[in-house]
Amino acid sequence: MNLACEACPVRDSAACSVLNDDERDALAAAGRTRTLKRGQMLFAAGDADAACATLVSGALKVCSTDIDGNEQILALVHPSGFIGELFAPFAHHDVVALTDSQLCTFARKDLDQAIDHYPALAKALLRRSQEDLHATRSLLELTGNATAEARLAALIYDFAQAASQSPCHPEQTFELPLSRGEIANMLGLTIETVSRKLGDLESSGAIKRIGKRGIELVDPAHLQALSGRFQG
Amino acid sequence: MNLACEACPVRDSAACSVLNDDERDALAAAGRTRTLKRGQMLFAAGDADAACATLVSGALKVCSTDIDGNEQILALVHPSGFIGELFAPFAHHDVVALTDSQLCTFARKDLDQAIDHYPALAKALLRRSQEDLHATRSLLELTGNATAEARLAALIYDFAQAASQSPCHPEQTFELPLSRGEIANMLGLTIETVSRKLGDLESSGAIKRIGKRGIELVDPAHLQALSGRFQG
DNA sequence: CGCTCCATTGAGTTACTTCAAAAATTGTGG
DNA sequence: CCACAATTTTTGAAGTAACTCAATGGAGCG
Repeated sequence: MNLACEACPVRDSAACSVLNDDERDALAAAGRTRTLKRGQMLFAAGDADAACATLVSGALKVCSTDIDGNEQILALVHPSGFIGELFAPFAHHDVVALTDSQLCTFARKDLDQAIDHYPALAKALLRRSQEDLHATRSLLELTGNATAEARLAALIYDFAQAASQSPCHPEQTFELPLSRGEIANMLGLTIETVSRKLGDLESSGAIKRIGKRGIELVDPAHLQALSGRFQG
Repeated sequence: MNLACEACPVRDSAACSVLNDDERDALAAAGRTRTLKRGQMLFAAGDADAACATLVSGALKVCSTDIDGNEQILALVHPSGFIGELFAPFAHHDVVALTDSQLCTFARKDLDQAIDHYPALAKALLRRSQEDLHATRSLLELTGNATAEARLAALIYDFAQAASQSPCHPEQTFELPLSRGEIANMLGLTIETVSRKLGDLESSGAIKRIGKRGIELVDPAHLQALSGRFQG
């Protein structure tokens, strides 16, 4: 068995987990591991034949840049997440590492062949794609009508859940993966508003700020209520 | 060959177009056609085992309803589009007909089997899913930062392109598929703002309103410039 | 220490919303 | 076919949440 795969932290959760050992070895032979430093770009919008990749560790952001140079974050990618537009001739968005990250990358044509050879892989990628679609629609719901405070509350709650190992139970204390500016352009707000509303959330007793990026959930139920969501 | 398929207007563009005649017949045997009147619901958020469907004619909206009963449109579905969350136990969103529509529906388990039997189908659905993902991210970009006028300009331009047969060339005259209220809650605005900004677009000479829902593109280039988009 | 980067705080402005009413369009029954 | 009610759209005036501009306050680093 491929050594890298054997030790891979996402071997049981990434798309390739649906393959058997032989199939996985064959796919691994076509791929290569890559590391990105924080802030480094995997590919940029407009790149032809942008690689596809499974994120092994770290975190990525998918973002666009408008005419005035303002960045907007469209999605976050967590370990075992998949990146890659298999059918578009050019990448639509930038993909940048939020923290130092490890990836398992594939040339598009190799992945395309793998999909044809291993039907289970196509199904696994379809599943991931639909999950990504749902995540994007959730963000769209959030930025559509909610107040600044509700957006922030929902984002913090989501991060708390992502930081937790057990699903559906938020981590009490964790580090925000994004700077104020990144939070702002993910939620369609300004840095100043994010800072002010974080202060409000703290005053209201929902959270406690610990340093610049640390968050402690003092009153998770209150935070969830402020987010205007039923659950998760 | 299946008679319904033979006459199907989207037989060359829908996901099932990747199947050969025999395969398509087998799939058609598991499916059934269904018509929806304008305003009728295909399924609601929370429904278990919601059906999957290919839209044959008409138009659908995918929308959510928040705690206060406000609807938000997350996506539009055009003919040959596919609807259905194959892997989620419950539907996440409502799906409603915008106009009288014809669909080709499948029980989820039947479609699931078809995916396993016909790998090409899985790949076709993956492609559609990634296109849906891109469309949703485009809407997210639009509602994230743009002004009311830019959102409206972009939406009108998109509708003009959707109404046109030739891709990349907008139709000069067409009917809006949405009411003012639907436009508003797709763009995260109010009815009043939509109405006012439509008036502004008309005053500026970009468009001309014809009745309630008719639009004539007087100056497409100006409209596109107002939308703040490069193209598309 | 001084520099840079990021976050916070303050004051004034604005784009959009809210509330309210008029106008246009559509549907319905006589 | 016309009158009348219902629905949708437009228009107006006032209010507000978030933005912009500007200054201050740490934190990290050479």
